[in-house]
Amino acid sequence: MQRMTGESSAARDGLRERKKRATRAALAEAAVRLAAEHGADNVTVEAISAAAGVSVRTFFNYFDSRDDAFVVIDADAGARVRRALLDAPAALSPLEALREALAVELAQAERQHELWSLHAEVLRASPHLLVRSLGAHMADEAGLAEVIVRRIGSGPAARDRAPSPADGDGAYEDERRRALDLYARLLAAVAGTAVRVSVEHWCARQDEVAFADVFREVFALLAAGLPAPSR
Amino acid sequence: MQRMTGESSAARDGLRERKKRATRAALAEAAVRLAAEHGADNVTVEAISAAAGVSVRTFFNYFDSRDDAFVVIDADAGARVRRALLDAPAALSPLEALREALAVELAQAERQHELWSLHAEVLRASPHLLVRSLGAHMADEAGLAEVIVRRIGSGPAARDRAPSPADGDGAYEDERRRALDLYARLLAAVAGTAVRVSVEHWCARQDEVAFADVFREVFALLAAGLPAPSR
DNA sequence: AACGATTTTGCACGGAATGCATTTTTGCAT
DNA sequence: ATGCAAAAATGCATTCCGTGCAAAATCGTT
Repeated sequence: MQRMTGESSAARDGLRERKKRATRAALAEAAVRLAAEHGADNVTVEAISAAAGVSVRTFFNYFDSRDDAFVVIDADAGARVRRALLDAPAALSPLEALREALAVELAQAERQHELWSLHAEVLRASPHLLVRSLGAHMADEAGLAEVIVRRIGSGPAARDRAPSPADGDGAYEDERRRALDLYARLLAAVAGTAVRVSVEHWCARQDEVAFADVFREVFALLAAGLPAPSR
Repeated sequence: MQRMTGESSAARDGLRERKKRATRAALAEAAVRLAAEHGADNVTVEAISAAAGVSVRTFFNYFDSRDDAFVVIDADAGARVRRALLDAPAALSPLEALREALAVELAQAERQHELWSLHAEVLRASPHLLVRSLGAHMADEAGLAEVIVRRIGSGPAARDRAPSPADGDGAYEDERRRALDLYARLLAAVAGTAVRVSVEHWCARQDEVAFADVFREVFALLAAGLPAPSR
């Protein structure tokens, strides 16, 4: 029942999925371009839909709100980060693994320099969209946290403890899982915040410093426990 | 031209300011109560305004959007945190000072237990509002970051360096200020994230643990540099 | 009491967002 | 290739959000 073509990923998901992705991308790109030109507030859903060649109603089949079109550039970036996190070397700490995964993704985003800078420009022009952007990343937080739990949970120390189903003290086990859940949530959320702050700072002082440097500086501060800057 | 009454804060700002605060609080409270009862999506601005006894148009004089009424419980909590941060003992690190300031504010919020839990309930029921809530805190971020800069900038080491206006190397000075700006932004943003994650985790596992404990656990993780949980 | 400043309100209007029925497109099996 | 079922796109109607503007009400001051 499988098509026997050798095409790897282009035709894996049928024409249907591809067209959906294309339409979504077209809508997002049209939204960003129009916003960069006329200001985000002066761009109607009708204009975006027209530029993308679909009806207004179809726009709302792809995005829950008008602002989401400005925010979600790459719909499956989150999935790639989760994958990278799972595939990361076990030697890396969770924070390091997440840093590397995000660095790769951000570098790739920066490579499409035109859309990336247009997007940054739009977000800087209208801060309420930056809020939304953060919200979009937050949707990933739950999935990201779960992946973090899995990465740590299936770690190297699974053999340290007897796998007894009825453990001596189940309360300890519960407490450990609770702490792990909190840690994962926090790490996922802080990582998203780190990305946002990096972008904001880099936008504010553009040309003054490379984005990648800001990004690594931020993660260094986090790994050091946010110590007061030296004098 | 100053009223000479000794009343401290009740009548300092005339009846006008007081009524504004009262109206704002009434709108916010009505919004939360209605949302807790009927679900946030089924609460119209008209209903909120009617419950608060003002016109619909007046609602929009106080809030930029309908969702903001669910989100901004206490309008000047940010100002209090900033004040507390400036008044904190110099011995505390920025992270510690911020932790204490937030802890005080959150404890006070938790004291009005009814509204606090209603609010938590509403946020849990409709995640898109939680996004907004985060956004509301983000508005404080800029002001908070500035206060952090001021706190550190006017720190104990101002005498370590010659106050020469034409310093030997202005580039170092610029770099130091840039790093300080990044640090302050990051700290402000991470603190907001920490509060949010604490609330989320506490909502998810209610009755299982006290909020204050979660809050301090989160800040301990941050201060430790987000180390991988022990096994 | 009267005046200036601020706030509230009503009205009108454009746009956002959703539900529903209809039409078109796609995937698959025959 | 052809028909069929699932999925997507579309048009339409409707409700609600959010804003600008001008008139009315309220407050502080003299």
